[in-house]
Amino acid sequence: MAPSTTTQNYLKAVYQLQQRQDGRGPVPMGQLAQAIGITPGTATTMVKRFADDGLLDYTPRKGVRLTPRGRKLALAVLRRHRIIETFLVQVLGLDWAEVHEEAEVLEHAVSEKVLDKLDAYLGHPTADPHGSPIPPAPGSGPMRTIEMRPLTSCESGQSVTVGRLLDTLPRFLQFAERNGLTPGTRLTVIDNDPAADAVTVKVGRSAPTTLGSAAAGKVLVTGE
Amino acid sequence: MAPSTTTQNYLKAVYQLQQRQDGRGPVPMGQLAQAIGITPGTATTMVKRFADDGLLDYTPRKGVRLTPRGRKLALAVLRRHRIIETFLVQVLGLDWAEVHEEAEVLEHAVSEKVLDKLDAYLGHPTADPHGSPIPPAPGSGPMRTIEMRPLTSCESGQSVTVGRLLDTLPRFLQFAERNGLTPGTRLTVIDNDPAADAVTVKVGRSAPTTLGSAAAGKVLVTGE
DNA sequence: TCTATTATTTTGAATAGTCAAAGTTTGAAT
DNA sequence: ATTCAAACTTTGACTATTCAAAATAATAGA
Repeated sequence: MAPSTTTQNYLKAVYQLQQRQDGRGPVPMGQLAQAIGITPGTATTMVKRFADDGLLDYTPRKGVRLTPRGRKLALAVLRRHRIIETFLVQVLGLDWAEVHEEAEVLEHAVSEKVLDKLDAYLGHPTADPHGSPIPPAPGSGPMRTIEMRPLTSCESGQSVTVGRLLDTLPRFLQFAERNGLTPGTRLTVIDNDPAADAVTVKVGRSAPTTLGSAAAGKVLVTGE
Repeated sequence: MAPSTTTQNYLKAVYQLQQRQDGRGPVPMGQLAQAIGITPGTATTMVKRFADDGLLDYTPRKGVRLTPRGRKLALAVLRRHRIIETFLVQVLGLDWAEVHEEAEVLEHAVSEKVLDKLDAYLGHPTADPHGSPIPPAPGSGPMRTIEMRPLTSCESGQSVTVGRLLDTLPRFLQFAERNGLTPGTRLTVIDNDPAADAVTVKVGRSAPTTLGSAAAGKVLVTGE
């Protein structure tokens, strides 16, 4: 009855899509299918099974949302994923932009015992290298989240701190790294012109960088 | 075409059985089935597939042996397994007797990149915590093995050093640990009487321990 | 040599997860 | 309202891995 790797991936995807869509309404099949990289037909089939198992609530033609049990499982997977990412970067020194893929596999292979050791070894981190919060071990209180907003919401002239990168694609992360847009970095918004559909920022004393709004929307910041 | 987890487990098992039977003759289906924990019928079915893939040589009613390609793969799996075990014990401090099971899963989830980092982090170890040799990375020369013989081959009065434990069962390993029979430990054979089917040894200044010959046969030693 | 036991292979069926393609709904736009 | 495109569901099929049980071959002992 232990949830399979596949099950865990479905739940994780639903959780993350639910976050993005900000809770209101169920996650449509199409999005889920795309996120996991399977055909919509498969998504429908699988989702019905998970609904029977009490992990998802499924409304035909509408979509799915996690049940409490499903959410608990999804958070456990995310916790594994992020602790592993942190370990790979901080201890083994793997490429910041590429650990996601590694963790995607390892999150299904690491036992509770090993996870706890990793967590302790790292000093119980609360965020992974990309700034995503690490869900606490079950029974260790709620996930404490820091208030962040996308770079697109900043006004010209504001100084803020990069808190989190929402994309997992190495391409995007490598771009971010090259331009100093890593969590903890302070930056100043030179210009945010909705008409231009772009945001220009300056990190330290290097040349300014301009991000399209799609990219800027994936950079979450704190401060001011 | 990347070999599946299942394939890797079959090859690993064949390799280890081949070692035990000391090369001569193919590994019979029954043993393979038992080692992997599947029914003999399944073993036959699968083995024929692997033979088609050029990983095994299969002689009906006789058994299987690894092809060069199969052996290479088996050694790669063993390398992963043993580096992971070493890491779990030396870095994370997991229980010496229980890391085998963990590594059994992780060996299929760790990428080449991560493996190399682990190997470097550990200082390129040549043996795992149970004394089993770690196959070198492909192209790094042959596996250099240390000459060892079972405790059952020692004469009364000999002093030798524990080199390797052949069993992976936590029960056996915990027993070994409790009695100081871990790789590197020096011991003196108090008595080895084939008639008694047992070997009595003394580690340091603690009370002597007696092992049945089945257990003593799984303790490999060097020296004298 | 004959037979009884043991090892191995074959056969038929099951499960998890997947796709392609055909069939349905829904909802927006005319 | 009617229609069309997009989203969703159904159906039939396929792969990998497994088991149980029946069929077959090999072997050791009398």
